Amino acid sequence: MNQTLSESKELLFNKAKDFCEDKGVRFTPLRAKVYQILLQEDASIGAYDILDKLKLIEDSAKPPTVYRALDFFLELGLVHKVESTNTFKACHHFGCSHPVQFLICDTCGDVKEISSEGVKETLERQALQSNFKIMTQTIEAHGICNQCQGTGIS
Amino acid sequence: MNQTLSESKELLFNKAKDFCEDKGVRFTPLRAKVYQILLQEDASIGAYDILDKLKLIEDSAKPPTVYRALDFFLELGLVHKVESTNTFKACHHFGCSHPVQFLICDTCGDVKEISSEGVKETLERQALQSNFKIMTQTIEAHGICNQCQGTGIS
DNA sequence: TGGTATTATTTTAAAATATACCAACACGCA
DNA sequence: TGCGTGTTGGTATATTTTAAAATAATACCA
Ligand SMILES: [Zn+2]
Ligand SMILES: [Zn+2]
Ligand SMILES: [Zn+2]
Ligand SMILES: [Zn+2]
Repeated sequence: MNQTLSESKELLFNKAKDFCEDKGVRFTPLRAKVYQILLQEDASIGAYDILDKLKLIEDSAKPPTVYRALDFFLELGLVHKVESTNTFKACHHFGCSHPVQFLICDTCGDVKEISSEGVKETLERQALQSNFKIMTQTIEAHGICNQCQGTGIS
Repeated sequence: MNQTLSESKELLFNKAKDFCEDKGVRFTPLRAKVYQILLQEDASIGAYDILDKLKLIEDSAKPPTVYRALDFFLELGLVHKVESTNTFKACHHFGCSHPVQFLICDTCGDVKEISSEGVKETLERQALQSNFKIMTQTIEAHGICNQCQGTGIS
């Protein structure tokens, strides 16, 4: 079933399955398919791109099909939403609670998740000066990734 | 014309007008109306909420009317987009180039723009560790503002 | 095993957000 | 006055997201 996933991603797939089972929530076939589509991407992917891919193997798929699965994974922290592009990306180290920041390459589309406590705390400290209590952070940087620097790609 | 704006906002309105004239771009009546609607809000405001308000004084207003004006202001840096809520907020210190971070109160909706070089540089430093060159940042914190803390509002 | 509660899926529809396109008009300038 | 560019008007459509209701599947307990 996971022929299209590399070994490391297959590990992640199984980890996600176990994670859901441990939590007592259901990693259904439909959710598995959506999750697999997300795993296949290094870039983040839009809901309708997911839908297009899902339709190939699940004829009945409709927008709510995708959004429900996404909501399920977002809730659990297995998937993050990239707000600045309305896209979604599988988290590669769920389970542990961690801050989330994205580095989004506008040249190749690659999205790299980093998890810097320093960035998180710097923003928190700054917010405290306004006596603002942060519950969640959205931190996304657009720019040029390592791979794309120095290449002629525009 | 600016009866509905407080004195400080009227100052900002005039500053924006001057700013456009200095740049050689036109602060047209339509744009002025949209800008005024933005200024009236302490919260950020969605494009279609702007449209509703604009329609009251400009019968011909349509979605493109609003988005064109917004694009104009976004380009100039007079207005920022809040990505996590798909809303827009007038900048209170345009002209100087400055980093942008938002503190968004999920209780009262208030959006406060802060401009911390520290936050910006911390993220830049962190990105450099991945050899990623940041061009733009989206930094938005959701939580509870000073006013709403300690009140019974939920 | 059957009954029951819960959760997930299907289906249809619509709301909310954003853009494409072309024609008409207005302004700045030669 | 005529030209070019930028602005607006108007229509339509694309994209993203959510609502609601009916059905189906599953988990759980007796
Ligand atoms: Zn993550
Ligand atoms: Zn790249
Ligand atoms: Zn600003
Ligand atoms: Zn508040």
